[in-house]
Amino acid sequence: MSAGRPLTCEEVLRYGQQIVPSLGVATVYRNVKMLAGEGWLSEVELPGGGLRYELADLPHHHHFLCRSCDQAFDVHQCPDEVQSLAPAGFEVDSHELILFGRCAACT
Amino acid sequence: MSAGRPLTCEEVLRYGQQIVPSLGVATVYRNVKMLAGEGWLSEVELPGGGLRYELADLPHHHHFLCRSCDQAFDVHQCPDEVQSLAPAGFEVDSHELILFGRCAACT
DNA sequence: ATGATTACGAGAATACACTATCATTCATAC
DNA sequence: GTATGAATGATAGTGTATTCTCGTAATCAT
Repeated sequence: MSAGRPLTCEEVLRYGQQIVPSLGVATVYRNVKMLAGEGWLSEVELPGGGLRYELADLPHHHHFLCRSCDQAFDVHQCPDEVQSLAPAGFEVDSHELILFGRCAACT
Repeated sequence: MSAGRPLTCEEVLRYGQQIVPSLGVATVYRNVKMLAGEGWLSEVELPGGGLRYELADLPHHHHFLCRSCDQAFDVHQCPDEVQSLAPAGFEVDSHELILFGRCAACT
């Protein structure tokens, strides 16, 4: 919640170990998976490896992926006509827009 | 080229084996990687596993990923204002828009 | 406190995409 | 046709993200 952006399990682990240094990977994977299963977190699949997780109750938004630090950030806007872009006969049920570049810290 | 959509190495293998049944994975990975390295193919990273490859000289476009058959298709349109969506201080150098749903064949 | 139950964490085990190895096959030049 | 070098493909190996195992530790009810 305090991160305000999607986190990988590895990031959760690092954050968590600042509070509970003995925290292990198994606990992170176990609980993140459980929280996702119970609907508290949702999975975000971005290019470049593992799943990321974010709070499930966020309003519709998209993501920015920094090519330098590999952190994901939220983008709170969405081009609206998206659903209409699919070829005829294709049924769109959701979409993801990913911006690539360098985040403010890495610029 | 004849597929007209991004293919995973596994898909390339299956296509190829219809022509040369003895074709092996190593040859596919080797050549796809070489073609990408030489600029003939470009890598497409979509959620859900391995890299996909498409012809490098295609005009700007995006992708549709069928949740049922896991095949990727091209979407030949792009919402234009994309660059402007990033938070202040973030530098966007490219973007990817992915539509999820069911393709015409799976509907 | 005591026992029962649940959660934890270290490290082994797994899954999977990809790569390396190397004997064999193919292609080309002569 | 033969020699020579490159490409192929079966299979073993690697790397890495995730999950399992199981002994230990924390939690809870009584």
